[in-house]
Amino acid sequence: MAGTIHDVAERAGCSIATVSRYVNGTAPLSLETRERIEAAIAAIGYRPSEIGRSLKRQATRTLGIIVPSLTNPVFADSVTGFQTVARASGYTVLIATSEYDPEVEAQAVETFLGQSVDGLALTVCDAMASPALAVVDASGKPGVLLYNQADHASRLAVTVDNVRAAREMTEAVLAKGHRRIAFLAGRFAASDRSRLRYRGYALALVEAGLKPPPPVELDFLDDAPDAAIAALIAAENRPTALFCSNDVLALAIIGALKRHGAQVPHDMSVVGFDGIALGQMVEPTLASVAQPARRMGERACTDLLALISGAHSRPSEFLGHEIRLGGSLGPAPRIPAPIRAAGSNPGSTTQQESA
Amino acid sequence: MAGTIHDVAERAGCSIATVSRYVNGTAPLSLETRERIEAAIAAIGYRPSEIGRSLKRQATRTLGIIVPSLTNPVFADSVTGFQTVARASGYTVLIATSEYDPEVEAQAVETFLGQSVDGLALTVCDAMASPALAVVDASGKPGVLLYNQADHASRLAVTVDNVRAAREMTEAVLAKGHRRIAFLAGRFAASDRSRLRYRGYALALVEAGLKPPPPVELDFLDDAPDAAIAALIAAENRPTALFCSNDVLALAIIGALKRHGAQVPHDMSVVGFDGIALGQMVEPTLASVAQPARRMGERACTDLLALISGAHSRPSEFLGHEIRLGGSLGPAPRIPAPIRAAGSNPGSTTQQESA
DNA sequence: CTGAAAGCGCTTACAG
DNA sequence: CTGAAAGCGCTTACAG
Repeated sequence: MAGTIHDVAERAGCSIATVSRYVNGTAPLSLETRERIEAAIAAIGYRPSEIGRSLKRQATRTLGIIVPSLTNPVFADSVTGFQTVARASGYTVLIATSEYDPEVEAQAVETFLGQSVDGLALTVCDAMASPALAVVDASGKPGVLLYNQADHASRLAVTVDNVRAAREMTEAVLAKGHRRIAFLAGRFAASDRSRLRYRGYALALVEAGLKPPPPVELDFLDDAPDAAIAALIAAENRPTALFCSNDVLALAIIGALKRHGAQVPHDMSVVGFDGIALGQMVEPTLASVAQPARRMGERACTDLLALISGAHSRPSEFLGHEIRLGGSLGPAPRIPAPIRAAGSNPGSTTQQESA
Repeated sequence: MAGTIHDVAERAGCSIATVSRYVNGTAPLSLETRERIEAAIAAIGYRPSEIGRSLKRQATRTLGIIVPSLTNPVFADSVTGFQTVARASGYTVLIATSEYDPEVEAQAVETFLGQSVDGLALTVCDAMASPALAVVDASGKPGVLLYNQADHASRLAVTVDNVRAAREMTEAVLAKGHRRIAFLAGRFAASDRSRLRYRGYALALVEAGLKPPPPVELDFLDDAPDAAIAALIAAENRPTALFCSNDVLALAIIGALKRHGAQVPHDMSVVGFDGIALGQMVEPTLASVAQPARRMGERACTDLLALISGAHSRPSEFLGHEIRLGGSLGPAPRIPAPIRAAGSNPGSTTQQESA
């Protein structure tokens, strides 16, 4: 179908250069030629080939973005924001997910570079030791970090201050009277954000004269949350509050707690990080450190586009976060009440048959 | 950096044809040339340009996928599945979201066609009247539908049987003794799936000798769920069960119900459609019609790839769904208990300050 | 085993 | 206002 610029030129009785000028509005044309070209284009159903254009222009108007997963709304939202800005600027975006694997990240960068993207945005596992980032740097293509904090001064990074945010949230939890606060993380090793958040959490505890326990790592597979919760509840000096390194984890943990007969926040408080929309839909609402995910994606794209246009890379500033208190964070129980075993909780009807 | 095939050839002291053959392993080469080319490639950091390749080959090894939004996990998951298969087959994928706007859908198709994708997968608002689909067809490029049911016999569509699935779920609700069941939909007009599901719901009601009320449409903006819930609860003959056209809506509705002091499923049952993972994390777990989202994306890609390789388009069959009962669906209350006004619900601590 | 040459679809000086 | 020609980075007959 389609047809090329040659077909249009032939049909319109002019040169391909003239057709090109018509399509791009790059030079004044006589009314007559204009009309003939217009008719030819309509008849043929001509659509300029971006790949022909790209080859000549040495620019593809294409951007690549790599995130750990699309399943976590915090990344899906940022991708959406990124895409919105890209589209508005006439750019197409290539998306890849790494599933939290640094090798896959690097591979995705290779692929994107092969496709000659004009720039890349990436959320990597660990910005300080990222093969993907090394490939980007070696290529000389503009790149911005999203959610990761910069690995060096001249790197553009769109992120909140994870340490500070986690510290503030921990202070909010402490302010509710909690003294035994555990930190739970999924894939701790695979996320520099988790580690930074743990640091902020630990700082707040130390400042309050408490000794921060090591993070509880969850595998995020199968019934990991349930197993972890069972252990936590059984513990002698069980925590009264849980700081989860992200909201999806927090939601899973709350579900597990309820299944084990613990009431949130009465028996145990839970706070998360990210501020995903679903956290506001559930009851109790999820206390969380809200990041402006969508706006972060938009910002990453704006910054990347600026870089592509040759802007100088100013040192990046942290974006603002918001400590969002919610129903899942309650006052610390004076004396931890015994938690009735799972099943004996009258409020929860757990019918899980399937037809 | 990069450098082109010419740079490699020059450095290796051979022709670009030989370099090409080396890179593609497309002809036997003498050990010596092989080594020289290898060294040259390493020295230069050469990476073949897909755009040069594509132009010559008249194929880009690129696929486009268009979904309404990445924010709904059901779409994010299908995109992930699609991507997995594409990647494994050496294809790169372009993603666009339509935000449920048919014009945007068509625009996205135009863009992808301009990028010369080898095929497209799309979830459109309404397959029966889709400008996007018309553009795909006119282009002659292979295309498959995802979540939409086929608009005609020879269209490849990866979807469950929405009517049947919704009917079965409604029967399950009826089996719990419910007689007043309302159907809630977000963007009813913008989703043929919602309409098909409503049809299945209506069929089941009629079969049970009940008169199906018209669907309740929600705008999905601001506090639409809360307003709708307030109206539903206030209604004289208020429903005892709500069939929500998708899980995200169902979760939002459950949250709204709780805020209004209604207990799920004690006062009102809620069922959804999609079977998103989060529905299983919350308590009570969400009763839903589970679709294999990720596998559907994988299947769409497999089918599309087959089409691209010239396979004949066999008539598509429905994928299997699963009626997943869950805590949110309980027996119908004998006598609807009065629902206490919001705030008087002792169990829910709703502290929504923000720092 | 290797090379010269054509051509994929475009844009853009250079001329006129 | 318009055209002929070069060239963007590749692959692939055609020769040898």
